[in-house]
Formats: sequence, C-alpha cells, structure tokens
Amino acid sequence: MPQTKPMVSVENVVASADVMQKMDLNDITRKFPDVEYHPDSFPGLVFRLKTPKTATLIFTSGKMVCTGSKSEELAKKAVKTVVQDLRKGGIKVKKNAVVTIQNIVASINLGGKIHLEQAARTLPRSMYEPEQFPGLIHRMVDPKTVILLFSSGKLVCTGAKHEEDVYRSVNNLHALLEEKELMIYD
Amino acid sequence: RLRTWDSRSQVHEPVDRNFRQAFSELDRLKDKLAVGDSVIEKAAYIYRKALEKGLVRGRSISALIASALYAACRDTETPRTLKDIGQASNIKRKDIARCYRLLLRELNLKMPVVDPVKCISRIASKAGLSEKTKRKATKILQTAEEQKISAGKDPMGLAAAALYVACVTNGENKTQRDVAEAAGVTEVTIRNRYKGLKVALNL
DNA sequence: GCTTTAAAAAGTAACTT
DNA sequence: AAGTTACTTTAAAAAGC
Repeated sequence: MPQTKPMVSVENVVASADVMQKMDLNDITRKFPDVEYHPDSFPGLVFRLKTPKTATLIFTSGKMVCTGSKSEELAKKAVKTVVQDLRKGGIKVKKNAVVTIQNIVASINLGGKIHLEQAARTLPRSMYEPEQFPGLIHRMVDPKTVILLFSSGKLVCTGAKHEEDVYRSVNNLHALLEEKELMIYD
Repeated sequence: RLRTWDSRSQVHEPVDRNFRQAFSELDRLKDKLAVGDSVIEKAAYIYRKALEKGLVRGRSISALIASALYAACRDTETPRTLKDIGQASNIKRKDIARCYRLLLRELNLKMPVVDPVKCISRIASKAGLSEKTKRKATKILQTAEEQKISAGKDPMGLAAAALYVACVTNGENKTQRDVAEAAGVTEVTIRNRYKGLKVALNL
C-alpha cells in the first residue's frame, strides 16, 4: 500500500468578493499610484498587496477577485486588508466584503513514480498528449476537480472549492493508481 | 472514395453545404499532408460527428476540420504533428490543439499514445537518412524500454534523438541541426533526449 | 471566445552570455 | 554549452466586447 503519505501544498487560492457598492476606479488610481488600471484592455483595476502576496482585481460594480493566497483564510484576510487600505486611502467603502472561495490550486508529491502511458490507457476521463503538455490531465467527478499527473509522481490539483476537496481528490486518485498498479515505488 | 460524405449528401440542406466545404478542404489538406484516403474518410467521419453534436456553433469550421484531420491521423497512427497540420491549413497550432481537445472530450474519443517509433520514417526521409539508420534508430527506441524514459516527452524529440544516435553509430554524416530541422525540434531538445538515451542504452 | 490575475507541475523554445 | 525568461496545460471569478 502507500509507502508514503502524499505531500500536499496549497499554491494558490482564487476568491471572489463583493462590497455591494459602485466603485470609482479612477479615484482609486489617483489615490494609489502603484495600482494598475487599463480600462481599454481590461475593466478591472489591479490592486497588489505585499502581505499576503496577492493581486486583487476591483471592478466598478464593487465586485472583486483576489488571487495568489496560499490558503482560504489568507484569501479572506487579503480581501479585508484591501478594503482597509482603500478606506485609509480615503475611499469610502460602507460594507465589509462578502468573500467566496472559487478555486484552490495545490501541488502534490505522491512519493513514487507514475506509469503515465499505462495511466493514459486505463484512467477514465483522462487525456495524455506529450506533444502538447508533459502531464496527463484527469477529470475527477467527485470531488469535481482536475488533476495533472506527471511521471515524477508529482501532481497539480485544481478546481476545488474547499481545501478538503483537494485531500479527497488526492486520496481518491492515489488509491486508484495503486489499485491499477500504476505507481512505481523505489 | 469519400463515401462517408456521399452517403449523406442526398439531403440538400445547409448541413449539406457545410459538408461540401468540409470535403473540399479535406481533399486539399490530403495532398498537402500526403495522407491516405482512409485518413481523410476518418476525419470526415469525426467531423460529421462533431456537426451532429453541434460543436460547430460559434466556432471556426476550418479549425474544426483541421483538428478532425489531426484526430484521424492520431487514430490511424499516421505521424503528423499539430505543426504539420497548422502549416498545411494556415490555422494556428494552438487553435487546432484546442479544437482537438474539444473533440476528445465532447465525442468521448480515446486516442492511442503516440509511438515515437512511428515518427522515425518521416524524419529520416526529410533528412535523407539511410534505411540502415532508420532500422538502428528503431532498435534504439525499442531497447530504451520506452515507458521508462519517454513519459512526458515529445515523441518527435525522442525519435530525432534516436536517429541522431543511429547516425553517429552508423557513421552517417548528419549534424544535430540537420536532424532537428527535419523533426521540427531544437538541437537542445535532441541533446536533452540524447542524455536519457545514453543512460538507458549504456552508450 | 478574448481581455487580466496567480501558481504549480515538466517539457520545449528563444534569446544572452 | 549554460542561463534566463517565457510559453504550453488545468480551474475560476470579475465586466464587456
């Protein structure tokens, strides 16, 4: 059975947020010189934080998208910090943001190599096209996530809404790989 | 030939016009890529399935035809790269790749994994290599117990590296650049694959 | 479908030095 | 030939073309 417990590390969390009020992006641009706002190419304003190291997109509707956090909690903290900074800078923001986690990306190391070509033939809902990408793309149904498998035994799991989904996805896949004898331990 | 189309062409509707365009395009690509009628017929079959599934809505018909042809090549193990089809159809490689993935997902197609051995002949003829070298390269790839070193690697890079090694052992005067150019990969890739091959073959 | 953000995996490509 | 940077794939939201 698994000689090694999978090493999981959350690499990026994407969260949407809403302060439920119209925002004047040009005003924010005037008061925050380090902000990026190019309405001709994209309607969102980019507000970067050093800690947590994130990038938050702010739209005129008051809706936001925060990316780059290493955990669900840090994503929420980042949005709070952005709103606080806006207020300190003189931007009126009445309500606190309602945050929703939209996607979690994690990297995993199974601790053993994977027989990719065999996996490509036996794993359902999988695609392996080394001419296009070195990893095998597997779509898991429950939880609904997508996992990229590499011959090194490392994985990337994305599409999860909760950190628990990442662990369930990895455990499901790991068990499946061992059941079908697709794992190669030293 | 092209009975796949003829058998359905009796219904004269907009769909009919779509098929005619698809077939004239496939016939044009057939000559440019030098693939057989069976590949074209398979491409037509896949394209028709895509039409029936409504995958053409809001999408480029040309890109869908080109990706159906790529899928047919893959299914029949006819060695043609996305780059080959992109050049023949004047459609960006990235667009063909995206449509191809869509076809796999929506039509539930399962393709065999590309066998680098099947890529040897095309590279060898483009580079003007001997039959002996081709045979040697085939043995090299087979002896390299594939699976262990080829996972995740571009099949054309693996085949090119094997051919380069075969040239050296057979004393055929071809540079890495010659082989790389014929295979459509860089010399750096041939060198990197060569390293793995060297270990696998105890060279 | 595109535009923008972030991040990992491993391979390949394109420049510099 | 080594190094660096950058692009390939995956997911997801935002507003608008």
